[in-house]
Amino acid sequence: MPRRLKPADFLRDAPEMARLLIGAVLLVDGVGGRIVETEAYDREDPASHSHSGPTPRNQAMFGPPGRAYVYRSYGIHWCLNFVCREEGHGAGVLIRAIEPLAGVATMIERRGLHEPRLLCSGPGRVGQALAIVHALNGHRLDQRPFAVHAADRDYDVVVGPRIGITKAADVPWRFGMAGSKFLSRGFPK
DNA sequence: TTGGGGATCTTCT
DNA sequence: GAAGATCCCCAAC
Repeated sequence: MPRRLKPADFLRDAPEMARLLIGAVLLVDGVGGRIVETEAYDREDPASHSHSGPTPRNQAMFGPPGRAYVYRSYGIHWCLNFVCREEGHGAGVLIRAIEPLAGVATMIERRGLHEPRLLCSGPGRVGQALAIVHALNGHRLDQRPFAVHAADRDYDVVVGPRIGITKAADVPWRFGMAGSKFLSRGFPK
């Protein structure tokens, strides 16, 4: 079993961290799988929640690295980020898609779907399938219910522009596992 | 296969 | 008052 990531492993800038997390395994209470899609956000980035400085909503992004930043998306979904870089900077990685490996029956029940490809292919879907709730905001990623294991080998990574944003829409800070069938959508050639 | 609308909440203008 | 790091369902092509 590959080693678990600890807070010191998150002392990197957001794009580097986002790429490194492709192939890592995320479990929440034993439910989860392999991360196949991420996006990087940074304080200098106009599309980031942290761009305008700390607020009650985004304070976890300015806390210690190696913790979760959980936010409500479109008033409905809970989305999960990993805080990275140094404390106080406001950098993070959005977990956009996972290949389901563990606790698949639980995910099927939570999602109300049985199609494996649709269980975790999108940030809101990941939140629902892994039971991400706001109580996990600011929670350490190396302590229960979280467990993050480093990638077991090198994976080919594809890069492209981020999804669903209007500012800095051309910045290529979206990362995906090449050839994965569990991406939220394809990458442009 | 593509496109529009609804659900629902926080932040900022 | 509007927009947003989204998803789902239905209608129309």
